[in-house]
Amino acid sequence: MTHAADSHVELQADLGWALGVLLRGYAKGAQSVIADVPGGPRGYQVLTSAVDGAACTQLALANKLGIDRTVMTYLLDDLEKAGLIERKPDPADRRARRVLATEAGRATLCGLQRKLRHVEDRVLGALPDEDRGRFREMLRAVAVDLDAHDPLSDACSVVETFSGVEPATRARRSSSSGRAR
Amino acid sequence: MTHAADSHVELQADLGWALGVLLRGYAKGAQSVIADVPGGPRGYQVLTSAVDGAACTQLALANKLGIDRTVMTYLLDDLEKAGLIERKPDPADRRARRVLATEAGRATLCGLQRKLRHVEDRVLGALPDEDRGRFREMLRAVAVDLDAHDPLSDACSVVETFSGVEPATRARRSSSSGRAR
DNA sequence: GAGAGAAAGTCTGCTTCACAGAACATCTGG
DNA sequence: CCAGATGTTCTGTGAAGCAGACTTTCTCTC
Repeated sequence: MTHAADSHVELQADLGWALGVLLRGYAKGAQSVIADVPGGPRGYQVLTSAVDGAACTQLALANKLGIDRTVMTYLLDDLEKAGLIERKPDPADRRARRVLATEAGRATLCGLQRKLRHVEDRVLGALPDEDRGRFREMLRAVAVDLDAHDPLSDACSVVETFSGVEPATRARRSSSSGRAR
Repeated sequence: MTHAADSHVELQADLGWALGVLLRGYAKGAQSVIADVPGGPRGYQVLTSAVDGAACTQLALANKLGIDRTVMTYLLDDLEKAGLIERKPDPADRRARRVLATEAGRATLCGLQRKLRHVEDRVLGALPDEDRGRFREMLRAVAVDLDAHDPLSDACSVVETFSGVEPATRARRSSSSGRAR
């Protein structure tokens, strides 16, 4: 048991690795579906939120999806150009624009969701049917919980374990690796 | 029930969204742990694989982890500089270098894994204890399955659903969005 | 065994993209 | 009406990944 069989084992026990593989697999499958949605996966999420109608202003949308506001600008540019959403001036606040889905956007999203459902099932193919539902449910619960706690507070509470934080210094091309921020 | 409560619902039903949130949450928590590992999350995975010893050559490592070989080069540079791994010439093939973990690398990885285990539990905090184990197990199963099918074949079998593939064109800054590849 | 082609690793240049910061318009409070 | 805050957009910069060229070595065939 401690010879050839335990290769791969360490990595597979890692939650981060599993999540990464899963997300990559899903992205790979979804690629063909959302290929012509402007902005790719992000565009799809923005469109979903727009149809949902929960977060209306660009900034709220950006915060909700974890996208930089400057990025959100040209994301919406592309989606608007494609006729999937439109920006209407907010009557209550003339600085803000309300992001609304067009009829075409709603229809497009509907089709996308149907196709993505297929991809999801293919990705979860390793699980038997009854587990699949349970897995989805648990995943959703964890994500919703994390999303609720996301804004802040998490970054602080984790630091207790470790002292030096320094956001993953990455040196490249003959710069000595000591760089602080 | 069809008023304020169904905002967010569409997005939360999306597997991609949940996976993204989960991975981001995990990454956020793990950030402080692997902050001083050269190469960040990738460096950690490379180190894990090196300790594991399954994939020895750089190319095998790169393929296994889905990293470009040119990136792998300077990733290993940094890890080697930090004394966590070493590159030994492969006695059987003098083109290749075998990537081995040093004693320091093994010790470091051990400590990291222990700390990451804490982060994982915190991320899965929304689940009761008995579900947590089941969730981990299912996630692992799905990931292992995907990883086995990963190399190719998946990209082809998905296309049947859709025709135009075109890898997510992204235009920016006043370039009219019609760009092929 | 010599030459052709493939493969491992490294380096260079290009493209893309995200984020910081400034700029502009508008709101809110005094 | 002025000062500061907030939503959106634009510009510049820096980082990162990938394609391709190049070197060294292997392998196959003649």
